[in-house]
Amino acid sequence: MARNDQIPIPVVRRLSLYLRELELFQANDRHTVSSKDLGEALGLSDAQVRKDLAWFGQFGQPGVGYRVGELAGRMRRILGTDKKLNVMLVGVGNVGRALIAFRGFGGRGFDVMAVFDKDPTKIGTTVQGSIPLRVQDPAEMRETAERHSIKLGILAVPTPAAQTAFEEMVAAGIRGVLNFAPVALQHDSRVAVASVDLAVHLEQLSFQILTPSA
Amino acid sequence: MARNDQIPIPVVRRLSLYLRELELFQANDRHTVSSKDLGEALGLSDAQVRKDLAWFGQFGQPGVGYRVGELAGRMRRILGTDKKLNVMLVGVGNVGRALIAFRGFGGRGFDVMAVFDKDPTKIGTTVQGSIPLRVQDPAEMRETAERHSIKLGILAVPTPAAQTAFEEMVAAGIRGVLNFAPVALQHDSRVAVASVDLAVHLEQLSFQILTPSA
DNA sequence: TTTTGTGAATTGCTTCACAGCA
DNA sequence: TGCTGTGAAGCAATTCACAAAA
Repeated sequence: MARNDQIPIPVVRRLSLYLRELELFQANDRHTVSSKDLGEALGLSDAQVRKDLAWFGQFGQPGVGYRVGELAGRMRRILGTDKKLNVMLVGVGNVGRALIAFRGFGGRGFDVMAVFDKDPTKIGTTVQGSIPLRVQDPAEMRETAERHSIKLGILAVPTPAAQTAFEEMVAAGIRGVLNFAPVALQHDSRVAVASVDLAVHLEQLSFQILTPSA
Repeated sequence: MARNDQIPIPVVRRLSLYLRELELFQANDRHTVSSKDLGEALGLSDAQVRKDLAWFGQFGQPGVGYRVGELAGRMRRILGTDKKLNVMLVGVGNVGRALIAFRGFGGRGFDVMAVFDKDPTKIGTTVQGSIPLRVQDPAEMRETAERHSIKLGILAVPTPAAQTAFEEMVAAGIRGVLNFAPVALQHDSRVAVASVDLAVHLEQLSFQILTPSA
């Protein structure tokens, strides 16, 4: 399968999941894994797993499977997480503080290196993540982003402030934003946006349990 | 379009987003909205919006558009959020506490009515949400779920405890689980599962900004 | 004129099925 | 034998394009 075609979005979504499973296999000292193993762990068919991986080259051995360590390394390189990636956080409310305290992504290549909030009573205070961070004025955003080569940001401000804060981030050079505000951010294709909306997820579940087969 | 066919998952995902936008239009005193308006707000084509809505009946007026209030009401009924839905939260760590403090979904029809944690030092303490809630022993889960007719749960325990806690929830009668642990929960089709994994989302963004066109 | 609702065309994704390698 | 990689087939979702309604 051609590496130069556009990679389908569903494939990219599953890529991260494959990596997560591979790290689990690795932790359990498994050295090889078949498309069937990976598929079962994630509720996918073996054919799907092979087709997905085929987008990025051929790294399986017929009769054996995939070498866990090698495949994980390749996936990290594809996703860009083989090197540490610095991240900024905008908005130090409940959600923001929980995200900093939650160390779940440090081990996966992401480091929160700067936090911003426009509330003057918060600026200058310290929040505890993997390292203590001073809450900065959004006016410093551009300079800080450049100094730490930050290209990714997490947006966790109240809904009415989201679009404006988002635009500040883009102006500061941020290229990808993970948005926690329940609003569709207006943006062009120079920025990637992913959104997490609690209510939306719960609504999906509500619909699914309401509907006979799903 | 037939109402009895299985509704595609992508359609269901967008349904929630339509509702969110409709509520915004409603707050701005707009009474009608066209498929073009809705599409622009969400980055979708007008044809897509119409096709999606067609799954649930015909409620637009040619030359005019859709009546905002009526459509929002219909969508809530479809999603099951026209009535308040009770939700339980399992795991009162950083993530769990942030989710309770975050009032973002109370206004959308969901109420956290019970919280559980297996840590004995937490059981019996009170956490502050829209109402104060006593942290309960997971042993009480089934009985509490029945008393409050809770069918939806949020899982926010540490990764190694996730699968077990999940199974407790299912045994207690929970039919839909929103999972915050970075692990694929093994489950059959009697339960609906949705997952939010910070690292996965950040990896998506990293990939997108690494790839020329996306 | 504006905008819906919808068949038809198209594009995209997944599953099938099997040749070929270890 | 066990498992990959991949064309071909099948299925699903999106876009097109236009008749009909307000």
